[in-house]
Amino acid sequence: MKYWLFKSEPFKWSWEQQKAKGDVGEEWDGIRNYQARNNMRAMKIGDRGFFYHSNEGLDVVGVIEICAESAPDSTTDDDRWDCVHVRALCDIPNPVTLKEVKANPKLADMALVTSMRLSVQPVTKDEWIEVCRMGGLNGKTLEPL
DNA sequence: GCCAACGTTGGC
DNA sequence: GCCAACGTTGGC
Repeated sequence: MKYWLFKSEPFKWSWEQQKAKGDVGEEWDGIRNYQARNNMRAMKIGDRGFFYHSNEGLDVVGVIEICAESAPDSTTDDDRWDCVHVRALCDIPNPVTLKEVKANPKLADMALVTSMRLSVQPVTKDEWIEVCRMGGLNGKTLEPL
């Protein structure tokens, strides 16, 4: 299982909206960046991701799961762009802010810090465990629920 | 709302 | 294939 982080501006697509979709999940559309797309192409069903609120909030608020592998993005006819589907798994009890991530030496190499503008990014297992710990999940999202 | 960082586009 | 212009992201 691999780990990822998805950024979304809450006024465009919020964690509340994602949760409202339930287990059906939703297409992660609108990505027009090759690196972000390549990350999505590498995802497998069951991979986990953090849901991060950018622009407003600036915090990791939830955990999602990949529920459909990369397929053409329905919002464009341009066949360069495809995307996965994700569904909400659980809230992060204590949302982890960007500030806290930056202040934690263990997370100094996180793409959230080093590749500020990348909207879909990989997370290492160690980073995943650390952010879960900070968020009050104690690693319980590591394995299939 | 500003602007730095950075990705993309297109002329040459 | 270089690079200037332009557009977008996202923290502040």
